[in-house]
Amino acid sequence: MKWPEAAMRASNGQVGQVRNGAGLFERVYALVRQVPSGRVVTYGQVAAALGNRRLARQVGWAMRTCPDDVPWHRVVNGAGQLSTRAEVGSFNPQRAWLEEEGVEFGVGGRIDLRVCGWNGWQE
DNA sequence: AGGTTGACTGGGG
DNA sequence: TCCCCAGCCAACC
Repeated sequence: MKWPEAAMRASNGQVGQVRNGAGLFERVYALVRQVPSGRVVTYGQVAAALGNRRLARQVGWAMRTCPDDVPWHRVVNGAGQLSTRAEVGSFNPQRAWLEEEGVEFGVGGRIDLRVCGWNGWQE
């Protein structure tokens, strides 16, 4: 959709107690860009890193329209499953991409977060 | 200004 | 473990 218009607009809003002078979208992208290949994080983790756990849904909304240099495929839901709607027919590019990076999928298409989950923002 | 929508979560059954 | 449901909150009618 309208990137970067939407991001710009979001930049003057405020999120809970988070003052996003840098722009909510930009903050999300900057965070996601730090996730290393072969590892994944959850929407909730990103939201927590932003300072407000309840922004998980908005993180997902932000992922919908992100720059090409953002590894959006490394963001999954708390159950370790892909919640993307990016799949084309029965083929899910997000899964294929992750498998290329070495991420394993168990039965039901679940990723073991204890193995592939990343946690570099925990201060 | 008010209602609807989610690429979400955590808790309860 | 799985399913359902009530919160959530910015974006978008």
